[in-house]
Amino acid sequence: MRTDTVYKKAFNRAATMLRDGQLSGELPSENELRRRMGVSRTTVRKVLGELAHRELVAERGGVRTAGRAVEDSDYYPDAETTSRANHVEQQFMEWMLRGDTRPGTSINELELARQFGVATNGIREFLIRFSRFGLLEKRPNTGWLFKGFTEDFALELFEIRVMFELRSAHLFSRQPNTSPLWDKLAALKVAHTELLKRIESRYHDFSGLDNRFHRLINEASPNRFIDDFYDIISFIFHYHYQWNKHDELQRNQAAILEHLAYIDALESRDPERIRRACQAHLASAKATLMRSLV
Amino acid sequence: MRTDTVYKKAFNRAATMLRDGQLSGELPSENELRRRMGVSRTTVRKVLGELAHRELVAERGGVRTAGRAVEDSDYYPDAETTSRANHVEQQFMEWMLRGDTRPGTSINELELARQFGVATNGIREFLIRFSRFGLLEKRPNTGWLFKGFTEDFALELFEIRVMFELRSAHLFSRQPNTSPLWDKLAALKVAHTELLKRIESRYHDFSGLDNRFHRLINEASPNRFIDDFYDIISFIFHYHYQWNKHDELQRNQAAILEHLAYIDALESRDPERIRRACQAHLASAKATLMRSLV
DNA sequence: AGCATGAACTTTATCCATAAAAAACAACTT
DNA sequence: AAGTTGTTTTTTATGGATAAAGTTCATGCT
Repeated sequence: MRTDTVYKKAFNRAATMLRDGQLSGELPSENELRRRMGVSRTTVRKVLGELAHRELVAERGGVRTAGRAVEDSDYYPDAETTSRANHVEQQFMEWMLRGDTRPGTSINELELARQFGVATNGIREFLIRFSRFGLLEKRPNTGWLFKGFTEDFALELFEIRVMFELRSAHLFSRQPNTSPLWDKLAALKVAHTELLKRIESRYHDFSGLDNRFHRLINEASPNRFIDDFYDIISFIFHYHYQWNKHDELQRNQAAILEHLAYIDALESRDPERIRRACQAHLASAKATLMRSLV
Repeated sequence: MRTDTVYKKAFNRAATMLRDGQLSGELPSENELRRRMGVSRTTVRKVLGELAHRELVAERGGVRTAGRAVEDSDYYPDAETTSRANHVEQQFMEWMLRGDTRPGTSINELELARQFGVATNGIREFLIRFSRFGLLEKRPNTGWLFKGFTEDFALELFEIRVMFELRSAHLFSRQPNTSPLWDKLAALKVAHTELLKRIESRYHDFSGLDNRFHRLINEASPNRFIDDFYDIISFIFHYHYQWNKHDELQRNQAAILEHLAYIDALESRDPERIRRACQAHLASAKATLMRSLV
C-alpha cells in the first residue's frame, strides 16, 4: 500500500504553523493552504479533517479557527513522514558507505529488498536511478555490479568537476556588471564572513552555503548536464560526510577561506587569478575526500 | 509474465549456427554453447530441448548431432525476441521524436502504459533510466515533465561534448608511441578509407565506425563520466537519425573526411592541429543536428 | 464571473504474485 | 579432478491490485 507520508508531513507542517501562530484568526481557504504547503487540496482536506477531529481547529458554521494548543504528542513521528523511496535511498547509502562492501561485489535486488523491508520494485527503481552516479552497473537478467566508492571514482569525479567549474567560473566572470548574480555573489560573501565568525558552533551550516555557492557559479551559464553532474557531487558528499564527521570544523573553516579567496578572484574579473583560486579550492576538496577514503 | 525473449533469441541464434554449419558433427557441450551464446545453461537446455523436439538436432545415446535442415519457418519472429523493456524504449523514442509532443507537456505513466500495452512498472523504470538524458524531469507524486528535444538541449549537449572530446583527444595524442591504441587508430583509418570507397552503397555502416572512433579516443584516458556522457550521445543520435534519414549519404561522407583529417591530426601529435580538426568535426556534427531540428 | 467546498475520477507509489532465466547443487562419466 | 548432464533453488522481469495523492467536475455562495 502506498504510504501516507505526504499527508503526515503536511499535517506536521500545519501543526507547526498553528503553534507558531501563522494561522491566527480565521484559517485561509483550502486553496490558499494548498499553495502554502505544496500539496494537493485533497491532502489539505485530509489534514484539516484530522485537525478538526483532534480539535486542533474548531469548525463553526463553515468557518475554521485555531482550536486547542498543539502538543508535542500531536506530531507524527519523523519516521512516518519519509516515503519508502527515501528510506531505500538512506538505507542503501548507509549500506554502501558504512558497510565493508567490496568493489566488485554483486548486488542482489531480492536480498536488499528483504534487508530493507520493501518490495523488490522499490529497490530496482532506486538502483536504476542511482546507477547514473557511476558506482553501479546493471547486467541484464543477472543483477547489479557494485563498482565501489573507490579512489578511481573520486579521481574521475574530480577531473570532471574541475573542468566544469573552471568553465563556469570563467563564464561567470564575463557577465556584464549589471547582472544580478553579482549581487547574489556579494550576499554570499557576507554569509561566508558571518559564518566564519561563528564557525566554532555553526560549522554545520557550511554545507548549505557550499551548495549555494557552487550552484550560483553555474547559474551564469546554465547547462543541464553540468547541473546534473553537480547533483551527483552534492549527493555523494551529502552522504559521505554525513557518516564521516572527522575534522569537520577544520575542513569547513579552510573551505570558507578558500571560497572567500575564490569570490574575491571572481570579483576581480582576472581570469588567471580565478583559475588559480578555483583550482586551489577544488584541489583541497579533492585532497580531503581522498584522505577520508583510505 | 516475464517474456521468453532470451530463449527465443537464443533459439534463433542456434538455428542460424546450425544452418551455417557452425555446429557440424557432434554438438559442443552445454557449457560450451552457453559461453558462445552468452546465456545461462538453463536457457541452452531449453533451446536444445526444442531443437530436438523439432528434429533440428538428433539425440542418439546422449550424443547430439545436427538433424534436418533449418527452414525459414523455424525461426521465431523478430518481434518475439525483444524484451518488454526494449519495446518500451523503442516506442517511447518514436513517440518522442516522431510525434509532435510539445516541450512542457506532462507525461502520464498510465497513459503510456496503455498506449504501449505494458504495465506501468515498465514505463516508470524506463522513464527513470531515461531521465538522465536531460529530456525529462520527475515531479514526485505528480508525473513527468517532458522538456523536449529542443535547440537548447542540442546546444548544451554539444558544449559538453566539445569539452570532453578536446580533453580526450589531447590526452590521446600524449600517449607513448608504444601504446597499442595507435595501432587501433591506424586500423580505423584504413576502415574509414575503405568505407569511403564504397560509400554509395555502404553509407549505412558509418554509424558503427563513428562510435568506434569516438570510443577509441576516450580509451586512452578512461573516465566513467565521460563514457556515460557518450552513451547519451550514441543513444540520442541512434534514434534521431533512425527516423531522420535526410541527406544521410552526404552527411556521412563529409563526416568520414572529417574523421580522416582528425586522425591525421592525432597522428601528427600537434596539439593545435588536433584542436582544430576536433573542433571542425564537432562543429559540423552540431550544425547537422541543429539543421534537422528546425 | 469568481472563488469556496464537496464529490467523483485519475494517476502515482507500493506491494505481491509468478513464469523465465540464472545460479547452485548433485550425481555421473571419463 | 575436471567436465558432463540432471535437478533444485534463487533471482529477475513483468503483470496486476489497491490505498494515497492529485486533478477535474459539480454545486453553491457571494
